[in-house]
Amino acid sequence: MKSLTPFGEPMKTRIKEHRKELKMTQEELAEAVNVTRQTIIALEQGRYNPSLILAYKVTKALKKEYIEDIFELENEDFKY
Amino acid sequence: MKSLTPFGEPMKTRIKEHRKELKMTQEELAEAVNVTRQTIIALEQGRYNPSLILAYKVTKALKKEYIEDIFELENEDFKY
DNA sequence: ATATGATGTAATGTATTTCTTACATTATAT
DNA sequence: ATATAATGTAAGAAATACATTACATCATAT
Repeated sequence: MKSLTPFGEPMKTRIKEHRKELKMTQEELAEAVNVTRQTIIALEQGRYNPSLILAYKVTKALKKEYIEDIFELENEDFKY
Repeated sequence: MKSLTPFGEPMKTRIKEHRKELKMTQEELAEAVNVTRQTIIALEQGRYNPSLILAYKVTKALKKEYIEDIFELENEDFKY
């Protein structure tokens, strides 16, 4: 189970780590962000390239300043 | 013509301004980012909520550090 | 005034995100 | 050991991002 996005690479995120630091459940995060739990699961697993606003809302729900704090966009392994 | 996104508000961006500072045409930006010119036009007009990776690529093509430098995500008028 | 390059509009199609529902597995506590 | 909460998987539908093509308008230069 590689959980690849349609562009061939998984989307790396730090959602799960930061969510746990805040002792939040997937369901709580989903509510905070106004999406379904399925969406949170898929994001944590890097299964897709979320919309900008969703990425932003997740970032804020996790108390971070920049989207780049949560979503890993630069990577030695690949270039978008 | 309000150019609203499906969620009811236009997505404000500073693409056009920064593109012009760099003396880039829409077509050049489109090529740099690997999308069609239509996509750039729609983005400049705030007609949709781009994917995170597209937002990132546009940001980098415009030589900015953070996505938030190009896409206005906090606004007094509305909250996502 | 006209040619040319840059920007805009519109219609239709395809790809991918996100939702919905339902069930399965894992962790935690009692 | 069993109940309960949390996480995961899967299939299908819905919404919307993005592509494609073709034509229209605007700006600038000659």
